[in-house]
Amino acid sequence: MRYSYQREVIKNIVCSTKSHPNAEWVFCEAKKQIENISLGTVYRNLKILENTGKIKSIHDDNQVRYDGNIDDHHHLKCVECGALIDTDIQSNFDRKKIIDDYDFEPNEVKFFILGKCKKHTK
Amino acid sequence: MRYSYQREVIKNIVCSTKSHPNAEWVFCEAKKQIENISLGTVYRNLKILENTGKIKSIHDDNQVRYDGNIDDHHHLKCVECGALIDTDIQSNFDRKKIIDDYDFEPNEVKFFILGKCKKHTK
DNA sequence: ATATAAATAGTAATCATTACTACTTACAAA
DNA sequence: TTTGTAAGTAGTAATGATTACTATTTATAT
Repeated sequence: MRYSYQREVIKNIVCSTKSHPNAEWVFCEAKKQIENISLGTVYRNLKILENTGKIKSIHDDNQVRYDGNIDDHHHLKCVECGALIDTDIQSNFDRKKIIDDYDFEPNEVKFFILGKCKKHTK
Repeated sequence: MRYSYQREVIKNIVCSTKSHPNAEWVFCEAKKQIENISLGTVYRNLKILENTGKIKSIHDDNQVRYDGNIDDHHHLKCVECGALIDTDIQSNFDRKKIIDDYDFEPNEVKFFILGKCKKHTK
């Protein structure tokens, strides 16, 4: 893969925040560094970075958000403000039961907990 | 809420399948019973049925799918064919840990397991 | 029966994302 | 160090899912 300054900037933006931003936000941040960067470039490079394992994507309702934390982890989502919070909680399920009962080969778990973050608990 | 034949038909379609259909599929089925039903009517009523607890929605990638099974349950998703399969697996997490460590009030878990269904395991 | 507010059909608009195209640039080889 | 070229980009158009709008229809209370 050829070097691209735009891709470098985009990667650094995603990896420098814990806010799990969407493409639009990354685009706005990137414009601060590259005034005429294109939204299409942001979308394309986010996908490339995801496919090469540099970042992860999270499907949140009907938007895609990106995460610079590529370690296995799950999220808490605040239903009030939409914030996603990284956690180290484990998702353990009975692998054998799934194979036996459902004839299904499990591979990966997507898991998040909805609730209210500290800003919104009363 | 006023009675609507369209809403009744839409509800019966969603509650008569385990395929977790999207709005487009429900629309096609509904047209078999009401030739000139409008896609907007389908979207509006799916949302109403969800808000009144008659059906549930599942955000799958960038599409919304609906589920007539309103009992608490989780899904297996086949990465090959996109099939969603209902399960009775439990999602147990350490509620106290989440409150203590993250100052977060958990309310609901969304959880699904990606893998391959029996049609696609070799 | 009639009034009326809610629901509908049909169509236009929106929003996130992807596709297209002419121009630019990284970088390999001369 | 130039130069050829394929990969990458900016800018814009297109797509697909969903929502909004509006004139017409319909459920239902009086």
